[in-house]
Amino acid sequence: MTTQIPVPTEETFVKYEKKFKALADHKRLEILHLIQQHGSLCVCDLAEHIDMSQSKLSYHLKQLLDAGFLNVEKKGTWNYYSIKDEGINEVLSPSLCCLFRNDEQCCE
Amino acid sequence: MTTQIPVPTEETFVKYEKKFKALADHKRLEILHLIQQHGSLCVCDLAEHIDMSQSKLSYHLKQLLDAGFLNVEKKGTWNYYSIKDEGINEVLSPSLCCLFRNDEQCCE
DNA sequence: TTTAAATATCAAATAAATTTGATGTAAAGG
DNA sequence: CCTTTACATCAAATTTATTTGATATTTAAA
Repeated sequence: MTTQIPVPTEETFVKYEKKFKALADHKRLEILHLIQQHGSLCVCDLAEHIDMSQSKLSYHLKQLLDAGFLNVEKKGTWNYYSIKDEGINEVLSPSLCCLFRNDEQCCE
Repeated sequence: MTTQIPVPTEETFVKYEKKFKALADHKRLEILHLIQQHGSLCVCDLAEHIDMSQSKLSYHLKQLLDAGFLNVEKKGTWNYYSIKDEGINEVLSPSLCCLFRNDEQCCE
């Protein structure tokens, strides 16, 4: 007998829809990867790496933040973004996590 | 020194953009889960489970198919869709895989 | 204080995805 | 053959997401 996880509700699917929407853009994936590579970046540093207007960058960062894939920390006038590992781990396969998270068990 | 995986190209990000787009819809996630629960379903069976017009269902199935998350098999006039485990495993975390794939190592 | 830098946010314009209803096609059965 | 069923696909309408350029806010520094 294979008793399974509880039947997921529509809420569950809606929750993941939002997360996948945030990931469903190659520029956002690139942003995520850049942040992962640098540990933490402010918008203006990011702008130097990715040729994208400031407001656009802010827009995309917000998508990723709201979906739970990023942390922000204010320092003076700068906003430093970093990867929220738990958020990434919850959703992505181990091999994809390697592209986007920065903890140890990654990419041996 | 932590030498990492090769730097991903834009192609890599574009590839995953497509996959995440396919997952970025709660109805499609539900479809995926229904197919997983039943092992395999044709469009008309699916229609009974999910209250969605036939053409809409076909549209969404195509998104999932093109992104590599489903298999189809024709039998007479029916098209049977089933989960493509490799496709799911490549992208999703083990816990999410449980919602959508049907192989053994799942949901212990 | 004034000024400049860093950033978020807003409204309008644009682009992309989805829905809808209709039509086309292939297989199966009479 | 004709009809029906199961489905894909298409064009138009609609909805949603993204881009753009401008403006507002906050902080730091002159």
